[in-house]
Amino acid sequence: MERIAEGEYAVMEVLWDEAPLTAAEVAERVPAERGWSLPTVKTMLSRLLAKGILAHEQDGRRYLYRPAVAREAYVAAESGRLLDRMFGGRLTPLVAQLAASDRLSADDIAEIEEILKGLKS
Amino acid sequence: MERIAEGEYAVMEVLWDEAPLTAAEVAERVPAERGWSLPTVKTMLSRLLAKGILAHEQDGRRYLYRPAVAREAYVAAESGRLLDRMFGGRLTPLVAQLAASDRLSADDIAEIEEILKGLKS
DNA sequence: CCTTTGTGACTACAGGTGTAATCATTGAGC
DNA sequence: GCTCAATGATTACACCTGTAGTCACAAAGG
Repeated sequence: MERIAEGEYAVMEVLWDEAPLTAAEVAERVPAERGWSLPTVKTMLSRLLAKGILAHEQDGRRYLYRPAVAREAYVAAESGRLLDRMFGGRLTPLVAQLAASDRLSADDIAEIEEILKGLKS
Repeated sequence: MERIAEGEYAVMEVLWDEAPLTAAEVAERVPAERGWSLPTVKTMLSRLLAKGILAHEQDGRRYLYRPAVAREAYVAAESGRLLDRMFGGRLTPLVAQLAASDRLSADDIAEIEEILKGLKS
């Protein structure tokens, strides 16, 4: 699966949230902090189309865009890449790392234990 | 902290493993699969210096390079970035995601449970 | 002393990315 | 029917990255 660049990801977030949308609708929904013009959003859409991350269907003289890759699939691939690169593909050191950096609340710990319990059965 | 590009990361791995080293020594130790020439490695070193990820000290007419950023610090920052971007900063969904994609062995699960147990006390 | 060679500095260049302007077309309103 | 506005397509451009080549210099060996 092709990588999604940082900016492109913002566009995908919109479409994973709601689809199909026209280019203008996507532009409206992109977080305002980005400060993107409509042309910029259209460039993103074209590149995502070219990468096969998006699909489009004709709607009159416009396109409606929709994700061609599920969010879960992409996120899984991307997480796997990080894991491979930094932790030799193992989740344990990642958890250890994040645990050590205080990113885990008591609730998180309980929740993760629940997930793991579910896996064992 | 500045990002480290994919290729640059390979150089950092070498220096996190053993430092200080000369440019030539780094080049020798970079994984052969990369097929990098010495000039390529030198470019990486310069860029990492410019980014402040590496430091160098004069040694005769050469430099000795050493990390200016600890591996743990970088890995923590990078993991945090992925977490923020894809999981709203929460580890739980990441674990759930990886669990669902069969990346967890029984041993992994046991180990993570150990880590979590340690955190609670 | 002169030549070779190791070394850092500088330059190169294509492809990806962030950010957009411009152009051509066409449906819609007057 | 004609003009305008919306829309996709094309082009632009600077910066980062992967991958090197070239240059100048200085230490070392003969």
